[in-house]
Amino acid sequence: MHQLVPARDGFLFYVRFCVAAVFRRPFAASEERSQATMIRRVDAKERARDREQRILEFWEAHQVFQKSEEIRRGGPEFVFYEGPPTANGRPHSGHVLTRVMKDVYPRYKTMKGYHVERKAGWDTHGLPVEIEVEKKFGISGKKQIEKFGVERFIEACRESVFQYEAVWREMTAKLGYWVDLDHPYMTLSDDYIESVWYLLKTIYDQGYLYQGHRVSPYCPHCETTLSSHEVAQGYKDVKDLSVTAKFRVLAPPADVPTFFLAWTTTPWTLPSNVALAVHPELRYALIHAADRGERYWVADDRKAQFLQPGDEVVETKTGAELLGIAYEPLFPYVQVEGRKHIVVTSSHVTAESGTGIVHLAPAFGEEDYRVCKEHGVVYVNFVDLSGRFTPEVTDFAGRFVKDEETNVDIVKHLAARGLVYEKHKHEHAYPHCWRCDTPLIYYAIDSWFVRTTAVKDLMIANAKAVNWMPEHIRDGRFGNFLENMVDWNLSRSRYWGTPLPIWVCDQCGERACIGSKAELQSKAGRLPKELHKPYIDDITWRCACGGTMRRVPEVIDVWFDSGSMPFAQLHYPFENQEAFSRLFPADFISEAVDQTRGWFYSLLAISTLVTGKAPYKNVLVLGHVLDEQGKKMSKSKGNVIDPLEAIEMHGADALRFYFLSNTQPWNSQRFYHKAVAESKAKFIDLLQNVHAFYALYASLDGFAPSAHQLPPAKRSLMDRWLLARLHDLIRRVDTAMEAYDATTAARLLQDFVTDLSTWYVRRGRERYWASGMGDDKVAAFLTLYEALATVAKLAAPLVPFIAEDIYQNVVRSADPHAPISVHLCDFPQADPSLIDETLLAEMDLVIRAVEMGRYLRNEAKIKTRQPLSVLYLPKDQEAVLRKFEDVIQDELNVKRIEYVHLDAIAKPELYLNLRAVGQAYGKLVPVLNEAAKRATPEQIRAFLETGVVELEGCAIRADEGHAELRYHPKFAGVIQVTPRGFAGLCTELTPELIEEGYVREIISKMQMMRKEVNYNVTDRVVFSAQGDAEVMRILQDHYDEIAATVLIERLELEPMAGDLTKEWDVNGKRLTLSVRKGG
RNA sequence: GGGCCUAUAGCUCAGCCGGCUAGAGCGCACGACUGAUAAUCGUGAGGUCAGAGGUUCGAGUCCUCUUAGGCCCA
Repeated sequence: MHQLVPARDGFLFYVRFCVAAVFRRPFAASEERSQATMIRRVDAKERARDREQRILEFWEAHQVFQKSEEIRRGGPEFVFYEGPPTANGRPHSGHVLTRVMKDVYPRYKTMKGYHVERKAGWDTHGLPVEIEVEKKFGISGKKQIEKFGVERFIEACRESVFQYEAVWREMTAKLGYWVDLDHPYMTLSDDYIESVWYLLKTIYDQGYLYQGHRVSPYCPHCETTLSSHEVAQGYKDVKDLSVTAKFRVLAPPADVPTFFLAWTTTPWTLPSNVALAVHPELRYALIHAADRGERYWVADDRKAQFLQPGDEVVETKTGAELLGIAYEPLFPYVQVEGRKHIVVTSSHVTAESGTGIVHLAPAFGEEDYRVCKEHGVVYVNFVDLSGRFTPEVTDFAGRFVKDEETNVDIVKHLAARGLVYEKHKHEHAYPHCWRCDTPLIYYAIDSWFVRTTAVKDLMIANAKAVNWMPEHIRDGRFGNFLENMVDWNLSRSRYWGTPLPIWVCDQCGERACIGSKAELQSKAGRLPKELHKPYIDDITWRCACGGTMRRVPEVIDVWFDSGSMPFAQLHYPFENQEAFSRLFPADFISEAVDQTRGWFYSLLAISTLVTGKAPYKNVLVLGHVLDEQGKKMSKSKGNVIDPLEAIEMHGADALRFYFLSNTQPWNSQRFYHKAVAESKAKFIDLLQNVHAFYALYASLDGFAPSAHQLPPAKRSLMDRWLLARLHDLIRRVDTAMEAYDATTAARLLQDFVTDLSTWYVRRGRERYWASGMGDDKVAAFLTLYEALATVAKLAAPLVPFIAEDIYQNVVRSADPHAPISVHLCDFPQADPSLIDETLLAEMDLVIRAVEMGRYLRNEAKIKTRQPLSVLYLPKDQEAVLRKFEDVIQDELNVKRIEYVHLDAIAKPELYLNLRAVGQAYGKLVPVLNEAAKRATPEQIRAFLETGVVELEGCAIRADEGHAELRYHPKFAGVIQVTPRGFAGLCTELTPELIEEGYVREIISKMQMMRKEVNYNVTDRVVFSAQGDAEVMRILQDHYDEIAATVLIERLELEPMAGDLTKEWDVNGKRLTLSVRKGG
């Protein structure tokens, strides 16, 4: 570009020129304007971010996003659901990947004629929000929240939720993610909550909403349950007292005292023991302990731990055979009637630690709770919400269960009665509250559940019908999860969430589930200020029994909020019934793989419960974005890349293209600046370079594509090849995008742009600077125009900014009637008649011949600027190669090409690999080597055809690496032979060739000087030259040719003061050149 | 502890239904080109296809086990 700028006007002028061009030329072209505008020259070095900002302003000014939706109204619907992010944290790199994928397919479908609505959404409720607020006000735990004031707390949550919305908006916009952020759905709105209530009531009416217990990690100090994520933060290695307790069998087979042994690291759960669990298929051994005179049941696999010398195994049984055996309780506290203190079976028991027999206390373990429930064993809970024993535990009432002393005393109590087999301090990782450091306990609290297990089969069937990408999610991660489904624990004992709409009578226990505001109004006679706590909890009414209906205190799991979005984003069924029938189910959703048990599940569960159908048809599951070392990005490691910073540095197109082309999106992938920069250089910059090239010459010539008609049949082979390549590309990209495979589409585009730039344009450059406007030049311009215009459209969904830039400058400047944005265009359609497969294959042959030729020049160390006389190519490829003779000749700078048989130009020789032959035949090597040199043509042909030849009675084998054929040229030059062909290059230099080499050398030096001083390509100049007599003679003898190429007006032989003077080494001879502009 | 995924050149990735001597880009070294030029072209070095078994005429590819990493869940 720099040579375009007159040196004296300098860079600032150039910048002003560009800026003016940007704002006046293509974008000023309003819809009414019918005159074609001039194409704008492109600054290939423009910062990507500046270019993209320009495009963003253009989209904004012309409402392109809105129009892209409007113009497709009435077309087939492509339904996209936005999984709502939370705006109370900054977006990270993973969100970039998600947003790119969510953008690409809707853009593509829009261009294919589909109508796509893209409603943004915000996930606003949940514990993370509450924790942020707790931090802000320096409070912690439910007691302090109550003291702080629930109303004040809720208000603070509401404010905190949109804290980072502006950053999200900025990231979304700069990334080019088209989504309607002005009309988003928000889970905190009353409309949204009301829809969620409707769904809950629908579920309730089917009898699928029930109350039960749930065992959760629980902090007895904060009096709250913790999520698994919180638990994972607080593991610490601690030493706890562990005990192997003896449970006496009530009806021993002999009168020897017999016990089940069970090991626990939480002695405080033993007072609540109600059963023992064994694995039904495991073998258990009954050990007779000789010295104690007692017998113990333990898993057969564990018996070595318990056998003392002299002991013996008297019996073995399977776990199933032990089922139902009753034992004497360790403590007398469990008074409730029912099945208790018996052996039950469960497949979760293992023989990998302890005794292979597990003590069960249903309130303090999830498995314990489940197994007891399955076997109909009684439920007891002797620990209160503050972690202290209840009065039933008479010996330890009021004592904190996690105190070491309490546990020691419990063990002592047992030991005193002979019920301890063994005890020791056991070191293990135990979870602690990340807030207050209190050891957590697993603790059963009242919870509400959705009976998802009731529709398990339907959910599985629905999930199977979905197109999961990658496919293995369907039967793998997601399929397994559904197979092991448990009821959905819906309630949370928290504040900031959708209130569970269940009211219970404080007298008779009557229940009501409310499914709308109208229903609440009719029951209670009034509505709260809003549907959140604490306001909603003020709404009560009189029960038929005379008691008061009060709402249960819980809010619901935020996953139910987001899973409700197909309904609640439309405030269905209270509004938009028509829209809902149009926008359900989704054709396409995409989120990261961690949403398998999150959003993918909650959407499916709610939709299946309410409609019986799957809520989505195609799900693209994304992998995680990792740092350069393949580690998870986290603030503490300091390896986080801020997406906005990355966009600032490389531009959104580069980021988008990196994520699209790097790997299939479900693989986890690394993300770092260098990788993005590379992606930018290999595709975005290359494409922009081609654009700049076209713009430069099209503007110089005032080329107007619409003014010319030239059917492909009348264009050069090179043009027809590019068009074949282009239409083949259209077909492949379309197929890939249709299959949600943007990765393949991106790679195909990249390969095409590489070919376009490094072969078609590079090979055809001089066609564009030919004088006049002959047919060949028109063909070159038209073909490049069509390629750029088509690539812009094909690439528009992937890299929307540069695609728009090219479209505006190349297409819109030429055709004022074209749609105002590339994103309003139809996706290109391949013309099969242009896809000439033969031509594509032939060009491969040509490129291979050229590559061999370049290799030979390299081998011979003769620079390309030195013309050579002859290139030999295979006779059997003559028909093809002859068609491209000018291309090959020009690329390799040879005077002519001869098509010959290999025999005619080369002599094959058998060349022994002495090392291999030595290993095989030892000291015969010298003899064999002589024989090889004397090998007859028959012997050589035998080796060539069969891979083996006999020399002096020894088999010389190609597959053993004994020998290879080497070809010696029969002419003065070099040769390369490959299985697919050969090339020979005559390196003999005649005086004429040498002289011509000098001419090219001189021209090259002069062009370099023109460029160095930034002359315009069309400026005429004056050169002065002095130096070696031979060079000077050649310069003068070929003056006309040189002057025409370098645009020399006059040659001075005396030294001259010019803009630049340089001393050159021209093939070893001295030449001093000065240059100045002509007049 | 369970489930799922991944493992191919120094790095990032292709490699179809099992079938030529396992490829590309980047990086590195060397050379070329020079009217797109902070661009471009070529050559070279660099591989125990994570490891071990198995199926097969033939395995990077299919099966089993092991190892390492990632994710989800306990």
